[in-house]
Amino acid sequence: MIAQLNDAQRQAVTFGQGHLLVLAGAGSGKTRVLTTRIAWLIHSQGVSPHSILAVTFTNKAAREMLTRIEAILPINTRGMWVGTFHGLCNRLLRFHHREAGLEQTFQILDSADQLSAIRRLFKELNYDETLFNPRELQQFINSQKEQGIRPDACVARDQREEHCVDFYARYQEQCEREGVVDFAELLLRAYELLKNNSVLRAHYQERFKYVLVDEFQDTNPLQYAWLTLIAGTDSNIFAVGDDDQSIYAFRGADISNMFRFKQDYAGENVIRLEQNYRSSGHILDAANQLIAANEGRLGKNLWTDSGQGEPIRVRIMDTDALEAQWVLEEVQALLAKGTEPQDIAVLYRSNAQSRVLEHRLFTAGVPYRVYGGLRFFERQEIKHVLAYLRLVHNPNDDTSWLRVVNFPTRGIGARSIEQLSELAHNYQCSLYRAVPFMTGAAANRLATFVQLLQQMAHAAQGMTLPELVQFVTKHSGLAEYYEGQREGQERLENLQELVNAAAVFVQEEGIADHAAGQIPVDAHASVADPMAAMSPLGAFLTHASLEAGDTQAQAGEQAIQLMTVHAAKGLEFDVVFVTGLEEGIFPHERSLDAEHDLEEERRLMYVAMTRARQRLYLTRAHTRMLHGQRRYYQSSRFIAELPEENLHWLSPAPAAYGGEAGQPWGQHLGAQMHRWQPGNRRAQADNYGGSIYRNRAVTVNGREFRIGMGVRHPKFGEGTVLRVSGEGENAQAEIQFQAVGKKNLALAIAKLDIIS
DNA sequence: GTCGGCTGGCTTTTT
DNA sequence: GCCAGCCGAC
Repeated sequence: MIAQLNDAQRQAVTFGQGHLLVLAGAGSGKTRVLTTRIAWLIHSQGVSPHSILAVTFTNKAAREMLTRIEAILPINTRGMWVGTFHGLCNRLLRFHHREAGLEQTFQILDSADQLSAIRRLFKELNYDETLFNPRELQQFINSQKEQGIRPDACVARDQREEHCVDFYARYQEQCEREGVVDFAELLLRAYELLKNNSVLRAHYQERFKYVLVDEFQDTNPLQYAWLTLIAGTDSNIFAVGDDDQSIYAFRGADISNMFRFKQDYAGENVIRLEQNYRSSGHILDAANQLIAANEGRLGKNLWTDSGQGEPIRVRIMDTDALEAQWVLEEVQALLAKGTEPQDIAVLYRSNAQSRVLEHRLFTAGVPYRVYGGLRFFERQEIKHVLAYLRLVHNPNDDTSWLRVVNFPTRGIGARSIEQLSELAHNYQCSLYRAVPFMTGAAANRLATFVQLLQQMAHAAQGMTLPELVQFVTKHSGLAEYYEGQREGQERLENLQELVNAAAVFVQEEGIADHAAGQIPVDAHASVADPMAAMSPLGAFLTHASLEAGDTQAQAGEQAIQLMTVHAAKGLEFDVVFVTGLEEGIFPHERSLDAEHDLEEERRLMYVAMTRARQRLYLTRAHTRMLHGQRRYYQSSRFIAELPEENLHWLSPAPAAYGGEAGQPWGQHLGAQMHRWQPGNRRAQADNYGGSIYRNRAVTVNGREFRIGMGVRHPKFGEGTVLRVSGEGENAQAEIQFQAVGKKNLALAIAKLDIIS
């Protein structure tokens, strides 16, 4: 089992008692170490699967872990708790719903559900739309919850935040009233459950002697607290992560958890997995050099014994369209030489960049697949059916009620809903329960809708889950509605797919025979699995909320892979193109102002580069269409940060760094400027003077120097302003010169010409 | 209640 | 350039 591991891997796998931090570099066999350790604990140390808790971030990672453990050890993994933070918290809360103050049937709101719940409350409370918007409030609420802060513990720094806190409190009341739980709430509730209930806490701390965490760098403060709580004082925490691949700070992930864990738990117990089994030497050397520019890393250097391989190919084109064209040609050449399309990935910083690429690939007839976008359970038609199913499960679910009460239309308009809401408000009840208080014509229509729901609920008692889904699809009128739509065919297919998904679900859960709406009779005997104590329908709805469906390729699909760098994390390809390497695109313009944001962008670049096994391409364009405007961009600093010896310049006349000095882009710029005037000049002025580089300029002798500006020095040649500081006589700038690298210059003295 | 036109806004998104 | 959300017209 451990014979094929390298020394560091073996050390990690066979680490004894205590806490351990494993710094697992990209491609260093992280998953293998995790799964082998679990197998080793059970097989060689006689540890019971029962005392193992393994946490991941994605369902996919959790599944993969289980599959791989089962491949090593022919044991039943049932007793183990392996899952996502959210999945495991859900399990805890279903088990102990009473202690957690929840109905056992509580529903989970995904992000979209949460937003619509917030919108609804927002309208009801008549919030000032010029001061707040629902999205901001959603962010506020989630970020509070991710820090473990309840409304009463919030500290508002100003009046505006006071309103946010107030809204948070009202939102929470609404959730309680409706028996729904959002993603962050799953974690916070589970955390509070353990924190406030010493008996339960003792039970789980006693049980889980081995706690293993994957992608530790992505944990948020609440997850950290949850882990420490469930581990208690006697358990062994095995945390695997890579601070250099932390790219989810914007979602609350806190990289400092790694430092904290080292301080609080691991101490000197840190193992680095630095041998890389994925990429060639040139790629790793360049990636190492790049990431070294970040400060406060835990420190790590990837190496390989499989040779230098090919240098990184760098190509600069005039426009984004030509960049796409060139990628296409390169892809075609690779395909002609026998590379499989699915082994080629084209990466970009933001989704908007995919359009041009898609256009070229599509026109040329090269099969491609774009990742991202809506997933199966997030599709409109699917959410509609799920809303009916949720109402069958719990008719007091107002979010679902509002979603489908008039879809397909059945003459229940905004006026009627308003009336109903008012009644519900007055009687402090759900919309469903408010129906009998209605009068007039709308009352009849609403009563008919209630009858429909009751008919469905009745059906649920006598049908299996797939049958029920089919029944609801038909009797809700959704099937007929989409049949009548011009673009409805695909949606109809998805509805059928939902029936299939239900069938697969009951198969896998071993509940095929139960009626969808009934709680199994032997439910209470089932201590191992709280989900088994739910009706098949309830379990399916939970499944639909926690697992939005795969965005990953089906195996065997023959297509070029297009995705954002974020989406590429954890994947690898023989050939990788990283496109759009421009200052303002990658690094993104919104990240230029703060050093910690820039460092995250650099980590993102690091992730992008380390996806490549054999060949890595970096491309950039001088100008790009963005937000409907043609804009001019400087080269990404990340290209400049790579060692020249690992690069192979494919653009005309490469020179020292930029590859552009020989055929200066100064001339290019002139040409482009000429071609796109005046719109282009205006766009540029907006770029540098406007929102992007705000507060990033100094004025010296009446001339303004801004970050991102192109300048020319009589001796050093052309360069780009990276940083500015000081005032007047003391003003300084750090400038990246193409020929001689970075220089700090006093702006009052240096003879600089501004060229762009 | 539905459709069409207008305006504004715009990174990334495991659960 | 594209999409979502809103508003006004039918």
